[in-house]
Amino acid sequence: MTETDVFRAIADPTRRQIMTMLAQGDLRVSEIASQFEMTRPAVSKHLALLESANLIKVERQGRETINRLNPDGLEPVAHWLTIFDMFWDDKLTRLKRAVEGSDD
Amino acid sequence: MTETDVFRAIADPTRRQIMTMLAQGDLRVSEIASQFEMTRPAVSKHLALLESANLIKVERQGRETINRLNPDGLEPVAHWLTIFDMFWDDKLTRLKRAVEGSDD
DNA sequence: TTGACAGGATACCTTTTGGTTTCCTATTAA
DNA sequence: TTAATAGGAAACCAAAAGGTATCCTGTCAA
Repeated sequence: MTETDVFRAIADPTRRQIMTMLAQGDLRVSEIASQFEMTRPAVSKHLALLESANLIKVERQGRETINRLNPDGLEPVAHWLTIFDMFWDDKLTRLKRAVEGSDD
Repeated sequence: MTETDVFRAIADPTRRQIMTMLAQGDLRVSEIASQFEMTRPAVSKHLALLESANLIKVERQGRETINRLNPDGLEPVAHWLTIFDMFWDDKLTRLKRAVEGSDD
């Protein structure tokens, strides 16, 4: 199970769309595939990648496979963004400091 | 500069690292390149991609090129994440609704 | 108990990505 | 005024990504 990078997983628009679909509720593989132009194996690959990135949970039930969103898997992204949240909040402070004293 | 470009831009670890470097302050191309194992042209390509994704601003000054972070370019990512913020907040509500009325 | 269905596995193809080397131009410093 | 420096541009390459067709297995329903 080569743990896939979360950032790579959400880079693909199809996978992001799958995630928003799953935000509405759990879906079987073929239910998801029917929403796209591409073939089912292609969608299956996207689902496998989302699972390995910990963004969905997959559960086999008889002959069907239920895909469930795991929004907690997005935490690394949210966390990374906070670096720049700080930057945003601190923008004026930084600017002021730069103007007032050039040699830090 | 579509939304996809931003997600694709931050998919690469080198580019994310460049962004965190630029969060500390503006840098010239060679200053950035010196921090990586790869060659300068490789870093230049990453910078070009970051610029086209609106994540940095590039300004030529004489023979040097200043790279400045543009954190606002991350807005599409922050915005997309809110879809799942809602999901998190709303988890119990959704569960209740699913239990109470199965046939929509 | 057999036929249809859901979906995983594999092999293969094309395009994109991330990297290299090499070369060129503009600018600055000696 | 010339040598060194910063960095863009182009050609090229290997690997990874996204897709296809095809096949196979387990499960359910008639």
